[in-house]
Amino acid sequence: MPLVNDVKWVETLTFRFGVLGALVADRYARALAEHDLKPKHVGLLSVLDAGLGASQLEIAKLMRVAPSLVVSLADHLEAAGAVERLRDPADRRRQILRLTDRGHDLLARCTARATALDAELTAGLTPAQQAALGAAFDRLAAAHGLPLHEDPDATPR
Amino acid sequence: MPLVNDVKWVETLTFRFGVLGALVADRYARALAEHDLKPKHVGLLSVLDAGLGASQLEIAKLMRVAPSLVVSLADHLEAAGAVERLRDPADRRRQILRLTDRGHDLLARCTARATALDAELTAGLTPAQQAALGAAFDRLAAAHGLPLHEDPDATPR
DNA sequence: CCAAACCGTTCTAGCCATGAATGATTTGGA
DNA sequence: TCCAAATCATTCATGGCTAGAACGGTTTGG
Repeated sequence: MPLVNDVKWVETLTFRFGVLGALVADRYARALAEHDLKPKHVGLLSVLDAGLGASQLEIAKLMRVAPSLVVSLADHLEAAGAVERLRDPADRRRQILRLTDRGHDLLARCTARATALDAELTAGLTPAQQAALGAAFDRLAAAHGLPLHEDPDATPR
Repeated sequence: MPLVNDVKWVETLTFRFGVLGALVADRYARALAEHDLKPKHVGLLSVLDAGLGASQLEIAKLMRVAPSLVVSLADHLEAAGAVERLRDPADRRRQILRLTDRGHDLLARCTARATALDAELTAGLTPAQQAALGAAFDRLAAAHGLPLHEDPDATPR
């Protein structure tokens, strides 16, 4: 395959997602440390808030992590008083995770923090660019079957 | 602070960067496994290709990783014949890393692979949306002082 | 009624990345 | 000129995060 591709690696979306994603993740992780949480903890909280995940196994599938990881995440959140475990009376193998008031409050705080980071991150963008970015992300998430995304309106034509 | 923020966590850019970034990183990592490389290896290759990083310490700063990690990355790439280490004659403490022909070739292959992934990823987007996404990424990278980015033209006004 | 499947949990192991300690080399000031 | 401090690369020990195997309790279907 002697055909040469003159696109530089740096110009690739894949690369940019990598560096920017790392930047955003790092900032977010540091902001969350204030509440003694990791990003995945918030992920779990949001799944519960959305009313998804009747069992821990389903949550694991939604979050695309190992079931055993959900256990430790839930342990931590339970110890923090953010969630409570209830045996499913219909199937006593299952644990039903429920957000406590404190859990809702915690999620709200984390969301507010993330929103502040968003503003900081996109400070150099015009409102139009910000909107375009958000719309593109929505489409990408929908196109790749990610959970927890809002269905983007079929605006373009 | 009784003031309630009604933005949902899912609607946050921070969240979307997290999930999409993970998706992209995972795909890319799996594609790279074919060449027995990790994303950071390609990061190092691209730094060298750009002519940056006179010493391993500078490379570590550019890549924002620990100097000791650069050692192991370079070890692997050297074993693969992609880079060679040369003692800097002017300062014999320094190792100068240089891309071999095989290194250039490897980087080109990885870039081509990433470009293919880009196309796959953005298949659901209109060309205008793709362009907007790329432009937004450029601005973000520039605004946050990331290395290896093209300086976006000062088009807006 | 029992074997197979299922759920949550614990425990072990692997990978990636960091930070401290080391040896070689250079530098700047007395 | 000479020596202490700084610098660079390297090695080693450590920690965090995650997956996977193994296990007990529970349900299901033949």
